[in-house]
Amino acid sequence: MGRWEPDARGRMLGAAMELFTERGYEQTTAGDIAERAGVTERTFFRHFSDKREVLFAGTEVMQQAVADAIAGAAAEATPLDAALAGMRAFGEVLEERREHAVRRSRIVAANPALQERELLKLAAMTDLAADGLRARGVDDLVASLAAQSAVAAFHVAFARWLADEAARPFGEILDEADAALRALR
Amino acid sequence: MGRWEPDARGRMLGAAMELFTERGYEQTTAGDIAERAGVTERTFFRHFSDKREVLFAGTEVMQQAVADAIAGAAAEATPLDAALAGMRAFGEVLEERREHAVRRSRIVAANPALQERELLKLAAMTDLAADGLRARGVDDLVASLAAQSAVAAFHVAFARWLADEAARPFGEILDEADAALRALR
DNA sequence: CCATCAATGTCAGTTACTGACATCGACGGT
DNA sequence: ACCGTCGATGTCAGTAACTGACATTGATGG
Repeated sequence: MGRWEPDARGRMLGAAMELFTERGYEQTTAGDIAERAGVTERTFFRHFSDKREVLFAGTEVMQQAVADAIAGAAAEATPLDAALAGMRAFGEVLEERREHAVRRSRIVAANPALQERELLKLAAMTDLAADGLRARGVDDLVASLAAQSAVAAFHVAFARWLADEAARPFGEILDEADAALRALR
Repeated sequence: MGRWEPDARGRMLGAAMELFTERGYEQTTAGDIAERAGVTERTFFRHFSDKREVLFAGTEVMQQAVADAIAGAAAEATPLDAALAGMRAFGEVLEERREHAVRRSRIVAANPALQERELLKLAAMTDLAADGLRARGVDDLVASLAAQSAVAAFHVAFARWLADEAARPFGEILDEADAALRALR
């Protein structure tokens, strides 16, 4: 047994969600989160590069899922098909944590600073997708545009999935966005 | 004549560009900018809501140009056509300030915090474009996707325009991105 | 000549972070 | 059983981004 209670990181993640929900993001200091988690503020910043990052932990899992899906897409898939396969994989990860995703997105929606960070993560996903397409031999310009288009469809579908009263599966909503995207002239 | 030298804002904008170029964004404090501009730090924060904003002044002009172009697009233009017309108008404003855009983007490229802000502004543009399309009677989902696609094309074209050795006009590069976008399957 | 107003200055305070150094328990080697 | 190292945490001081409250001053209209 360690000198301290185990899973400090997990406790901070939980404390942050609680406090952000209770008082809001801006009304919560990094010290507040650390205190509730039973650590010091310094430890908080050792685990998370900044205060916002506590809401964006675990993106690596998503990124891996996306990268794998793109790399593993059928050889005859078009660039857009492959990129969208990545977004579908992303959606599957989300589906497993729907409740968490909803609560989290409420917090993010209330804060421009958090929206910025979300956009940055989405941009990282776009770059990842474009890299994946280039690795499949797709031309540079086409890779960038297919990646951006796929992420655009994801973004729109994600917002609709969150707002959906009927709790329809993400894949279904993404399919609609996909169809509408391809129908654009 | 005022109590102070006129155009404090303009002096701060200039001082910021100079200092960011000389030492970099992070090595420049808000106080440094204020000092070079001959004002106090407090005045800096009265003109710019935060340190990053000094690099994003004047986006209202762009936004107006985009909104006007979308509203003024031919009635028979498709949603994507109209949204891209907005991006073309954006490009024209950029073209007038190419030198400034290049220097500015170098600073932004060197800083994740500034990239975040740029993404937020781009997202605001996307929302603006989507609003413009909806005002034309375009369906909600289609408006969102057309706006996102157009901004995606803009984004890719902008990066290529900045990197272009031959200094080709933005409109030409945007046309290529447009064509590649529509060719996606 | 005076009241008002807008832009700035002054100053104190909070909070997000960072660097340097100390502490302590686990663990492997001897 | 002892020791040296190591990883995770604590402690503390410091910087810089903001914010609120209040004072100052020159222009301006009456």
